[in-house]
Amino acid sequence: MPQDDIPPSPIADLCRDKGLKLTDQRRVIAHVLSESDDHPDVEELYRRALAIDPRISIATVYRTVRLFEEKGILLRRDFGGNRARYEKTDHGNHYHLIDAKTGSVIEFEDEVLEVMLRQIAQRMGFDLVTTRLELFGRKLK
Amino acid sequence: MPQDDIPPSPIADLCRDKGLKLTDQRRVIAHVLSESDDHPDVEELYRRALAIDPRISIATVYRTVRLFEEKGILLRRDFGGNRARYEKTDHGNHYHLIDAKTGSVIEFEDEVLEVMLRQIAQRMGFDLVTTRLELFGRKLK
DNA sequence: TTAGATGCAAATATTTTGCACGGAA
DNA sequence: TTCCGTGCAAAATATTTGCATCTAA
Repeated sequence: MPQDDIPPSPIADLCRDKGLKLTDQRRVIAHVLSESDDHPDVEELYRRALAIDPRISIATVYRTVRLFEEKGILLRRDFGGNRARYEKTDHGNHYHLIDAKTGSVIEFEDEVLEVMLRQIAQRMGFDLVTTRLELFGRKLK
Repeated sequence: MPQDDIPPSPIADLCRDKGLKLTDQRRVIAHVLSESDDHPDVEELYRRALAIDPRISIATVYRTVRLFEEKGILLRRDFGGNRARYEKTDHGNHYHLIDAKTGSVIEFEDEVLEVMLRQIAQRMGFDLVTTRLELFGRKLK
């Protein structure tokens, strides 16, 4: 019983581009991810996916995020908690500033920084693929 | 039966400074950490500690790294594997370049970068406490 | 003496996997 | 039709915890 009220999503398009088989489950997960601008963990993704279509198991969510990460569709993040959290790659190149007190996450971009990081990698003989940058700070009064 | 051939170590000193009770186990773990310039996970720390003194359990290693992390003696790292890895805080401010193919980790420092990061945090109203930066790159031919 | 640390094993938490079945291409 | 994906439950991994005992201060 296919779920046909799942709208097309940018991430589902990416799946097609990469030659992945588009099952209903992947369509749902892709949709959920496309709608998410935060950093959900697998449990949370599972919850959001279930709300759309109950015919999905957590094993599939685990398999799918792993697949998507390999394909470069998702980035795995570690914000200090114990579980992995994910975000879209197409979300743009950005970094995180984390309030050391509250744990709240602020995203930011910085082109100058980006260029500098690329140069640093270059200088060490590497072509920069991905960056993971988290600044932990205390709020100024 | 205390183990008295464990030499004093910088990290053991830190423990004393922070008012932590210095048990034989902590002394051994502190020593192991002081000697380590890599990024061992708990399993590896346990192995190294066991080689020095067999009277230690993995539960204690878990408890100790958690305590040391809270006290700012250790930093927890995530290099993409499934387990947490640790390094000394007093190791100096540095960043990581990870070979996307082999997973090998290269450490580097960069004062200009450091200043820039501090400014970025400042600009967003934060006083920079800690930075976590990992560059994933592909080796240039 | 006493609050806190440890070992052990059991409990949790997180993630992966074997297998039979189902569905996309 | 033919792989490949999925659900389920069991297994594997990783980490935490209850409790009796021990020990640094």
